[in-house]
Amino acid sequence: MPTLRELLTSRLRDALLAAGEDPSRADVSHSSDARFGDYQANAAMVLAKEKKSNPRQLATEILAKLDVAGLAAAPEIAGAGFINFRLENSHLSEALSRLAQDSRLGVEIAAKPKKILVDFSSPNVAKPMHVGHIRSTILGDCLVRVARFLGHDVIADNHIGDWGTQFGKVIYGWKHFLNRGNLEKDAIAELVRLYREVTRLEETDEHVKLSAREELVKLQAGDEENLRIWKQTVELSWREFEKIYNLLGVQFDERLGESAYNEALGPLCAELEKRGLATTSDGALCIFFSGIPALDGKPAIIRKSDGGFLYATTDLATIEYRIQRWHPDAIWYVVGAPQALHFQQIFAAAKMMGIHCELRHIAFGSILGEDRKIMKTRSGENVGLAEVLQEAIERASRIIAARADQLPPGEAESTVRLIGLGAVKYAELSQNRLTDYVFSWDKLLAFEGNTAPYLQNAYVRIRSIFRRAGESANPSAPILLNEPAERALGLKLLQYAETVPVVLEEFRPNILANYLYELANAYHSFYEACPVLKAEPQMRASRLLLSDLTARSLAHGLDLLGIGCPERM
RNA sequence: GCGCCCGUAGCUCAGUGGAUAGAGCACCGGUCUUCUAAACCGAUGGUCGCUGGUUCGAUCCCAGCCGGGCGCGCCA
Repeated sequence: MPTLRELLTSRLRDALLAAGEDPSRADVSHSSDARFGDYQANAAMVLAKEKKSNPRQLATEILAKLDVAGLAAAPEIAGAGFINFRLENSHLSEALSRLAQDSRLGVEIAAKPKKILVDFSSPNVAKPMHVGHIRSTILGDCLVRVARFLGHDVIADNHIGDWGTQFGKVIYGWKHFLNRGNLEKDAIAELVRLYREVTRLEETDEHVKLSAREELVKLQAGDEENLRIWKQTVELSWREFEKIYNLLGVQFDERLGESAYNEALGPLCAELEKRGLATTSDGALCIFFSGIPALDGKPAIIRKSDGGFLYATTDLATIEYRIQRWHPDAIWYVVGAPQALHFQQIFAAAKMMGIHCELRHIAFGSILGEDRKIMKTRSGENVGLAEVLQEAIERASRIIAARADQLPPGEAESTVRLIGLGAVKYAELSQNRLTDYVFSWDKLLAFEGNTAPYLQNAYVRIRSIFRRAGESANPSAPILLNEPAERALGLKLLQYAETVPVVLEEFRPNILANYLYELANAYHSFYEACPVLKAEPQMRASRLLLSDLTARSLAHGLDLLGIGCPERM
């Protein structure tokens, strides 16, 4: 079903055509202020500017051709030449009735479904996931969910950092200082301990430094023992990661680490060199981008002068593999903004190699420490992701325990998780992904105001009404929109379908989060102003249906954000 | 030095070439014997970093400056 915005745009387009104006200017947007109606069009001002004519005069001419019968009241011209629309309640009611019958809540499947590979989360083996991984994991998972709902074929791919120079130290440490007991209790903590221990020793002991390097070389040469140790660190780390993914409800279709592409790196370099795309400079094999001003003088090194390969090499090999394995139309990389240059380089290189797949870096801002610098694992001040989730659950638990209404036995644990983890996810998803922010427990774990619990609470209130109603909503009950709060809620509900697809236009889940906040806000106001159960039968049926639609929209939207809804809280 | 991002209320952040720039938190005042007060209603609070330019209209676009973050050949 077409959205309200599409309906108005279509009518305006017809009017512009009839008036001999450019129909591509028929953009209709939400009104900036409810006093100006529900939707507004700036077409007259834009067109008048192009023709250097009077915008209000032009608006009058457009209005003469504009037929919104059955949809909105007669549009008004206001201000410098705005055309304001106020939708008719009869139309809103009918549209809501159709919405009640629609299992997709009015959201259309994408016009051109694509096959999309989403590369996100990407933790490093032998290191704990820290708050920095939260953004990639939560953002990536949300984009996967939204893309799937819109009908795209999505592959969620976790490109694990399982191959790198850190393994020299880890293996050396494993052989000399491993504590099996620690390993069984908390594998990653033990691996980190080994890494730190070796790093510390290297500072004063040249022999340790050389030995660690030696272990790395042996690993890369396929030494059996080192490979065995390496494999164990990968599996042990993955088990820890899985605990977090299970807690967060994040799933992957593919989990190929950097090591999977190892064999391809040498041949790839040889091929690029042969084709003249890469050249040797100061002993290193580089791809130069002379044709691209932004990358002029910024080559990507794909083979070090000592023969070793780099991040860029692996990423290029990964693209090649993914293309031949999955044939995707697009690959999305959900990776921090500091790596923007790296992705510019490998995307340009991929193009030079003849790859035409749409490649996108979905960047996000950094999480900063108290000093406003990026939180780095090295500095030791970083907060572990597991710790954040644990704290979220504990805070939710304390708040629930303090409330008068006790939850039924068996329900408390899952409710606490939905609330605590929801709060963390929402804090992340509700802000612009490019914004840097200073890590704050209180912000991440806020439960009041514009937070997930606020949205969940609206849902819970509705569920409570239905428990007491003793009946479910009747989808064919006529919708009445007499009270302002009812009308505002109804309008908001109809705008869900306009909102969801916009998330993928610029990869911004915060647009959906903001919408859901406004929806919950509209419901809370409705809840105060409009009694449901005590209303006269017709009104009661209407309000029950509005409540049910709200619950469905909230639950659905929150699910797209990866957040669940408890029945009580 | 070059490049990218950012500067909006006391704090944390939305926002957009359009109408009187919005939320949350904090602060102040009201609402629970009535569907869950994690809520609602209201008040206070801004020179949208500074200076120019383009435009009927700029917080948004352009230029310069100030302040902050990040990146820029052998880490990932």
